[in-house]
Amino acid sequence: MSKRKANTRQRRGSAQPTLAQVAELAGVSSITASRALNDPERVNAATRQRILDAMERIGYVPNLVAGSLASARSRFIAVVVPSLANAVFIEVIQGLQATFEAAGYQILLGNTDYDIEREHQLVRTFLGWSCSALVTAGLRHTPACRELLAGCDRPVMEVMELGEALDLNVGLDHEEAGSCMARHLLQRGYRDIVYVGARMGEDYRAAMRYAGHRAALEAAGLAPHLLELDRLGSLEAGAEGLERVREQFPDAKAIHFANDDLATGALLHALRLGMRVPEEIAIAGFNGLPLGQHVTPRLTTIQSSRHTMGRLAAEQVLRCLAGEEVEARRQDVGFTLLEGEST
Amino acid sequence: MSKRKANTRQRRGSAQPTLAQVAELAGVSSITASRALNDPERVNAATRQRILDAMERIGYVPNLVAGSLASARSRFIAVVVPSLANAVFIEVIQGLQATFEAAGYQILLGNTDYDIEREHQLVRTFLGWSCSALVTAGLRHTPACRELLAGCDRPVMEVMELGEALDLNVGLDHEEAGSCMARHLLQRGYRDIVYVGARMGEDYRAAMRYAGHRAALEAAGLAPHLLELDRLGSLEAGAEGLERVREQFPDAKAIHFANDDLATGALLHALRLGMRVPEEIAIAGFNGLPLGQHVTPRLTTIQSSRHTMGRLAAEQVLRCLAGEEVEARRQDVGFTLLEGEST
DNA sequence: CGCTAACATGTTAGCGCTACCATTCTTGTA
DNA sequence: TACAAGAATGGTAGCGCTAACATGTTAGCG
Repeated sequence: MSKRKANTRQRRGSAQPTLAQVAELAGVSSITASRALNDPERVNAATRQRILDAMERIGYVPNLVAGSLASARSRFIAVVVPSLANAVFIEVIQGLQATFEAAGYQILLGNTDYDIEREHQLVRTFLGWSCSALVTAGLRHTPACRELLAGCDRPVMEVMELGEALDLNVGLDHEEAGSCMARHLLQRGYRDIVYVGARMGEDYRAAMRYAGHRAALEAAGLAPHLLELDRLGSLEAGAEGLERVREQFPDAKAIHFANDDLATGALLHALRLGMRVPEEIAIAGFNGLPLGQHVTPRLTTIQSSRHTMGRLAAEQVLRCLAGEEVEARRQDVGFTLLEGEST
Repeated sequence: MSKRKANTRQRRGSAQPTLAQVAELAGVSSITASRALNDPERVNAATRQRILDAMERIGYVPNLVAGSLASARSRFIAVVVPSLANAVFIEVIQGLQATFEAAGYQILLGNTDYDIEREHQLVRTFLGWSCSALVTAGLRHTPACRELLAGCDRPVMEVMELGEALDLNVGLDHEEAGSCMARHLLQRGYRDIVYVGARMGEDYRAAMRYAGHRAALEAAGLAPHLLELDRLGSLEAGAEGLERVREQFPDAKAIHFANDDLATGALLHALRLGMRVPEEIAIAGFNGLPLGQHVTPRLTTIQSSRHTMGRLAAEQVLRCLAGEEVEARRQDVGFTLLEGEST
């Protein structure tokens, strides 16, 4: 009895077929079966086919968890963004995903809800999954998170804005973009200009654009005006922004919105109210979302190429992972002023 | 020398601190350190604190890959959607993510690009990651994929539409929704109605709505008209749809678009052309995106609660994972007709 | 004071795979 | 013919963690 008992220890594990079973069926060792999947060149073609047939036959699904543990690397790329509600991040994610998936990497998506503590938490989790690289939206992290990111021996890519990056960096200069739009408004002859942002403490890139806007106005000898909404950018919030500008800044002739959602919301609201744009009020945005180009008048905005940003970022990371030397660790994707009829 | 050599076999693994190191520092065994993280109640409070301090001190990051292998379960939920370009899926993902992340699960996101072979591939990969559950958009899979999904001993949730599901199912009846909108148009007195879809072979839910639309028209003794665009839904495509309807169906008085992107694109294009909506042409959509409610006239559409769909789906899955008995394996989230001024 | 139950902690043995090194078998070359 | 170089395959030992079982330790009870 006791002898039996000693052997009775329950087996764990799923009932899934394993590589060892495949190997046995194919009459090879498990390492050869492993190679047939991961390094096919190193296995004789006939043997390989026998192994693949065996896999097919017993319905083998590779246990990637075991593989990652053994090889100390996964084919995960961690992607951390502050929000999924914002089309901008979605487009960056699309660019990343298309490129990474094509290279056989899987995206691990994390959403911080604009909370850098949450970001730190997510980074820890993702590192725990032995992700091959990390992509974060933005350069602002908690000190502990910076330390984690700097200390992990994997490529770290920071996208969206340019600056003092930890490793790789693809983005655009938001201050410059804000300044560009402000100069455009000045050039069009507007003097009473209000900048409208939404939760700029969280969306600090909007605050960076405001800084550029402000600098441009001050350079022209004008006082900047700021209105901040206590809600995230949306069409609805844009409508509210327009209303509040009319109350608080009755002389305003132009509104520079922090993004296209706000700007388009305001534009549609103005049309709904029967206001003439840009005669009564000029409206400008940022992002270059398709929506703004389909309304009449078309929205004046700044086009940022988010899909390209994602693609470039992914390509850089892949280059690093392939061991290639990456010369330009910082890439500026730039932006374009789209002059619509709304200004 | 040879003795040395025997021991020289290179160690693999990262230089990351391990649980064993934490345990040694805290003066406990590694299983106790493991419990301090995964089952804190079972460890004495003072001991636990000592362990947590040790982790903090040496910067321990749990290796989740190893943990998953040992326990044969990960805290991943696989989510497979056909597209990230469509706001609808994004909103479902948001609902899923908020709920799953709050419960400590991580989303593994896959994008099939409307290719069910790709879906099969992704499902295999995700199963290989020992995901705790799978969520797929839709009920259509390759036979092999169905088999995989049916055979894995994990909760499988199919969202978006209702029907013959493998396991759990949360969605709405698209045929009924299409029929509802068609009846609305008939009730408003429109007789010459065209349904405009975009790539309905891929977006088969749009085809289901057309089936409902068609049935309603035929029930009223009217012939259905269909125009299919060879591109995915977008504002741009909607504008094209309007143009093509005017060419091919000059008598059309109402257009029932497969979704709000198309409908809003058409609506904005009509306004741009100076057409009066709904007097010259009535326009209806599907989804209830915010955009449609901010244009003038407001878009008549069908509101589907995508965030709720995601949340409900996640809650059901979590209930299953917690071992609770789930009574309603199929949940209908329904829809609401939003009567705007565009019809 | 002995006994039980509940708590706290430890020992052991893998989870399924791949890195490392070793071995066998070809093939080409001097 | 001997030998080097390469191709194909295998044996072994973990990767870092946790399930299962085992043991020690304390409190409560009659």
